[in-house]
Amino acid sequence: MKRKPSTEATAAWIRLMRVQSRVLDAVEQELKKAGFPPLAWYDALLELSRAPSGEMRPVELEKQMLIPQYSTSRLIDRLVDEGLAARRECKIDKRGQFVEITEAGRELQKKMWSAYSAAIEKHVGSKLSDADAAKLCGLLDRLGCSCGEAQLLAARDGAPAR
Amino acid sequence: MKRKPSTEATAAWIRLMRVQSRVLDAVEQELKKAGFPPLAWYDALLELSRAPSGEMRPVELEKQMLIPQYSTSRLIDRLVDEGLAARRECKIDKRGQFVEITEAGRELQKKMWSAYSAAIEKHVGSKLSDADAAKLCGLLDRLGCSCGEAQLLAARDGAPAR
DNA sequence: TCAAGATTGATGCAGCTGCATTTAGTAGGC
DNA sequence: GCCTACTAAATGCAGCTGCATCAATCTTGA
Repeated sequence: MKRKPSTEATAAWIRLMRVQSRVLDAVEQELKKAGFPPLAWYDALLELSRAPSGEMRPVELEKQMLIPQYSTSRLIDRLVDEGLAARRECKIDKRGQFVEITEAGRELQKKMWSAYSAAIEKHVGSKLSDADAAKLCGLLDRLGCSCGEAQLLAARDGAPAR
Repeated sequence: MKRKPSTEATAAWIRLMRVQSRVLDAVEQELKKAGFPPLAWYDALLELSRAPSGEMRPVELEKQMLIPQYSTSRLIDRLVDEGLAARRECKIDKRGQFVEITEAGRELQKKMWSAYSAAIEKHVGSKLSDADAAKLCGLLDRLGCSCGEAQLLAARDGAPAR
């Protein structure tokens, strides 16, 4: 546990932190300038819109998005406040509930995706060949101990972040 | 501006977000468990300790760390509160000031670096050969439009994040 | 059947971030 | 000298995050 990282490993660490932060900032900024809410909202709407009947349990959402429970709870609050989702009672488990995406929520998700995908293209796609992007994925995966199987779903009609 | 990103680019984006977040969390968590303050403190202490006489202007620090002005201001507050740095009057420009690292600050920086470097080794170094780490750097640099020349300084006796 | 423990979701509090503004001082033009 | 524009740093406010905890409900097993 006392071994020091190589120069290369340290450099990779620094770049991973810096580049992610810059690219994320750039993308978030573009969405914001276009008048859209933060990416986390998009991720939630995407998950909901993909769910069988547009609804899921907060616990599910939490697992999909890899964010803590309280964070999910408050994110749902905000979506509900904005009319993008609605809480529904869960009859089989009265502790729980269902969250259902509304029409407005679906529309926003779609609109955001066109701005979001353009931003991804601008800040990632246009700077890397597909082959290099794939190489980057491979290297990153080695660090992340697998991102789950998200990759297959992901690029179909919207990409989750975080 | 309407071109959609390729599947590869989208996958790279997702991984960049996810892997960074996981690796950062893991490293921050280890520092926290060892009783250390957040990484941002480390970064600031490192910059200060490298400055000619252990002191620099907040504006400098801000540029080095790539964080906004108000963020620097408050970070310095916290360092000063903990006795890790001290504010010194700036005689040539009375609007300004110098921030000087204290002995305690230097010690903390060193102690943190041993925990921090171990964490980098654990979560990055041990998962990638040096050649692969270098490849990863190269690919990330293409996205980041250059991280500045930080790489050379970086790995000498401590690495900045963010 | 009922108490112990687990699970679902909400919430009070503290700390951090971003944004906008304020305060104080400097510099340049006239 | 003096007015305007600029720069250095701090700060009030709102929003978000993490942590710990709470209340309600469900599950289990004796």
